[in-house]
Amino acid sequence: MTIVDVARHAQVSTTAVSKVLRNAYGASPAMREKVQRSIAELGYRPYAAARGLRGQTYTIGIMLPDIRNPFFPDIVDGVTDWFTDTDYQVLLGPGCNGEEAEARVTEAMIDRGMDGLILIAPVSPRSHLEHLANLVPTVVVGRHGHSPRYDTVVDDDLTGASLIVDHLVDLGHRRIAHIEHLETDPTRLAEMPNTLRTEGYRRAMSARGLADETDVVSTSYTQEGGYLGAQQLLAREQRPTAIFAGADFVAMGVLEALAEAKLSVPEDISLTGYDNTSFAALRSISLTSVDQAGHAIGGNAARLLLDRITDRGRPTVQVKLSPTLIVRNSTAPASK
Amino acid sequence: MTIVDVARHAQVSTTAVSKVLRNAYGASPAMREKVQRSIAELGYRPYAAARGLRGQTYTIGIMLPDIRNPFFPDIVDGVTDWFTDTDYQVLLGPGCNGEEAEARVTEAMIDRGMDGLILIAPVSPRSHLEHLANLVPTVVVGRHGHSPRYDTVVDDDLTGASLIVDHLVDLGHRRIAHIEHLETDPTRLAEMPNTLRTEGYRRAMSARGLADETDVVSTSYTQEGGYLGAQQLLAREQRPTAIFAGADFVAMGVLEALAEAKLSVPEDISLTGYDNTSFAALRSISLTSVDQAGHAIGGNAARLLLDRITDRGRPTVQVKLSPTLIVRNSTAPASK
DNA sequence: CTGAAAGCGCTAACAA
DNA sequence: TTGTTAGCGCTTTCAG
Repeated sequence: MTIVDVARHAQVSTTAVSKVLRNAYGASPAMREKVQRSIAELGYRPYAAARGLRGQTYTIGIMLPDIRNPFFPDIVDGVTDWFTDTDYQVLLGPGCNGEEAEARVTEAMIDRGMDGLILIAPVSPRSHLEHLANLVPTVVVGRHGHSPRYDTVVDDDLTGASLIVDHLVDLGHRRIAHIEHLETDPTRLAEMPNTLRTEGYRRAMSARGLADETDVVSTSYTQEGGYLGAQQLLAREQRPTAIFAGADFVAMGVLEALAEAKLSVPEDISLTGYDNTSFAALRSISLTSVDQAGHAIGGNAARLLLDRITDRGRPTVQVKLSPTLIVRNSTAPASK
Repeated sequence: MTIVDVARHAQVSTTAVSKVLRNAYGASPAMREKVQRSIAELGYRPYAAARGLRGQTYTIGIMLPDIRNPFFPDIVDGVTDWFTDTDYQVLLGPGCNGEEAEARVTEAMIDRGMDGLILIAPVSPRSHLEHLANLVPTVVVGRHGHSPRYDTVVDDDLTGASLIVDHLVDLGHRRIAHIEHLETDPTRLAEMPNTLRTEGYRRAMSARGLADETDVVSTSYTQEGGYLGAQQLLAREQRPTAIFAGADFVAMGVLEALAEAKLSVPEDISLTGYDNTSFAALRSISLTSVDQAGHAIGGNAARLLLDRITDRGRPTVQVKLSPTLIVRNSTAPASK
């Protein structure tokens, strides 16, 4: 079942069929109609691999670092929803943790002639991202910092962190500690969301006159990291009255450490996460967190990508979305 | 940068390059060496879309119904691990809930010339699955029932359910209720894991002489379903002393309903889930659950698929893996 | 507005 | 063992 069959059945040339397929200029309504009917009748579907050889594959690749992170599906949904009712199909690259795996997946996507790439929170150096963007339209999600080569969509992590600090300060907390993801790579120091959350925390503490109370523990954005970070904090002479974990996952680990220490949340200590994942919403956990509007992030990324596919030359755009605070039961007024 | 460039650079024919690329028969070690060097030197990468036009695309598609379900990533990892160090690249189709979305995604994968498909817990009728399997090598994961067209990998849900029932009975429970996913479609009634869990529950209850205590509530495998199911069970004259939720998600909903009713787990009531997701492992939840060995499921699916790509004619195989019980703190001896 | 014909990059028959 | 050649299904000039 090829374009030739359709052409024969509709008594037109293959060129005509191709034009109808692509909604291209130069086909009369009558011909369109006729071809459409044949396509439907024969149940013809264009072979994307063959299309790719000359034009587009109508395929968009999303690279995401970790399927397990419950925050990413929201972004993916935002992307796919945007592409529904277009001819594009979205495919995901599986678990890419680390630069090497990222390179493997992105190369594979380019080899498969994908028309555009959406990279979610990539860890590769900026030069590699720009290299990719030179080969194929690319949108980078979750990396701050502008590039003349690719568009970006980020959530305002500085503001997000301050939402949490302000909330806790308003509740009367002063000793508010933060558990961050240790970052050493200089590019990533400047561009990754985690570092901006820490920076936002510092600024917000200062803004509320609590610069002296600033207390950052560097571990990692994992449950383990939260557990270890909390242990360090609990060993302080003056224990913090509130902990701002850099991600909901991290807060899970903190909960474990607190449980071990027979401390209860929020009575003994207030706790917040970040990302508003489904974990946070669980009634038995009920974690105050920051919602990043993942669906909107995905939608914007899709829109920018489609724009760029249409016009590769236009200047790059940076979209920054605003987070919102979701208050739940893990935060309460500071005791005394 | 095409195969022609490589051929010129290595001073050989394109055929030779192609053979080296595919490790095909008929290229001397010397030539292999020479071509490999040119490929490396030029940084050449074959264009998968073009390969697809004649032979394979070296792409495997995984369709999974819901990225959010924390059980699926294990399977995906199992698949990708198996394909690491092969020339194949795995790509995922995003959220396919419902027959229509499944069809869209599978069609898209076929249009893109994928060499094989792994369908995880598909809901499409068997005829559609067989139709797909006729077009491209296919392995179906998580559907019981044999087909002469495709291989299957399932976990033994009958045994899994009995593990839970036996565990609870051994703890002294007799009034053990089960919350199941309501299924009406006849094919799915026979093939879906959820129905087999219910059947396993019934059989195990009977085997332990508790046929009269059998108590099944039909809702759905969602948090909401668990919540509603638990409410029904709590309204019983004789409240069950243990609840076997058909999935960890469902158990989450049950936990909510129990919390509302001021009942504590496991003191007032024992609770189990199924799937051993990361939720279950959370210390503050600590849910007894059944582990399905997702990684092994994925690995087996990958192996079968590769076998079938190699030999499309061989008879189909059904792999059934055995689940294990993970006992945590949500189950305890029945009071009195 | 329509169609004929020349490839896109690669593989697979077939010849040498 | 090697190379020549004819396509795979589609898009895209370029004539008509």
